[in-house]
Amino acid sequence: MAVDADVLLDWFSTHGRDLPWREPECSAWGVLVSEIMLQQTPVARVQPIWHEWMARWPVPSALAASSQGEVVRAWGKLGYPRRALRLHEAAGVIARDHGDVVPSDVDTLLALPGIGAYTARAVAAFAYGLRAPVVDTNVRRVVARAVHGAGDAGPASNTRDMNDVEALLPAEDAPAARFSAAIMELGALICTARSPRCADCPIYDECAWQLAGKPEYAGPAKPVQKFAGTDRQVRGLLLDVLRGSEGPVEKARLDLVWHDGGQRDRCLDSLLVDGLLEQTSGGLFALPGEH
DNA sequence: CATACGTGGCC
DNA sequence: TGGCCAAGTAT
Repeated sequence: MAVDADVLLDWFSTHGRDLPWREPECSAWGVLVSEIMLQQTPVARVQPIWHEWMARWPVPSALAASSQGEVVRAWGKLGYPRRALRLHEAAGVIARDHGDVVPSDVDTLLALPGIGAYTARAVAAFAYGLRAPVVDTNVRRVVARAVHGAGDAGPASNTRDMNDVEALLPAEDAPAARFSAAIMELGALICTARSPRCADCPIYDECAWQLAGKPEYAGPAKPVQKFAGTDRQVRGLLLDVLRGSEGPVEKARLDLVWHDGGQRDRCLDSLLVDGLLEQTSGGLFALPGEH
């Protein structure tokens, strides 16, 4: 067996981080909020915002009662602000249709906006202690190395990846849920993308990659995400003006953030389409609901 | 299946 | 300096 569950669980007990959303008293809502915030955003940047949200919006109905604009503003610079809008919408559904209780059933979770294959199972496992294959980028990398002996994970394949993890999971709910947290943590702390710390790895002796002599990753190169000069950058600049402003602003104010007028207007339009901005009757621009 | 979608830190 | 990377989802 390429990943000994008992060994991994022991390692997690002594080396796992004490993250606030892992505290036993953390609510399922707290777990859900953390999972959404952690999508593509590092733990260090999520922590302070997560604490603010838990204090301000301790239950889904509290978040749902706030305006979209307040939520986008409180999202700050975590990035991908559509996540904030989707979480706000999900909170409304949970409050209205699920008695203000975050669902534990994977299919019910999948039906909520912003919750996909990873997050649905992460909530089932981490908030409710259920057995579900939780596959994120960390887990995919650990499996690629420890199980398949490859230098890194190739392109994601949801079905195949979940089957791989399913095969490693302990049979019972509680150990399986803890295993899921542990294997993610191993990928985050030890089996990292760059410079893996194999000397500190609890499953080094059974790791297929190590046993194969740590061959270089041979798969297709991952597409590099450009940022400078892209619409993503311009959208970010535009939205940041509104986050830093008390109320609606004139278009002239937004025109200052980017030189290319065509791109600027295209991005402004896409933000309106996404519902991240709204135009007032007076032609000003505002965060949704803040006018 | 590929691509769009923020932001910032690290080597 | 600039590419790479960070608990993905929706289309």
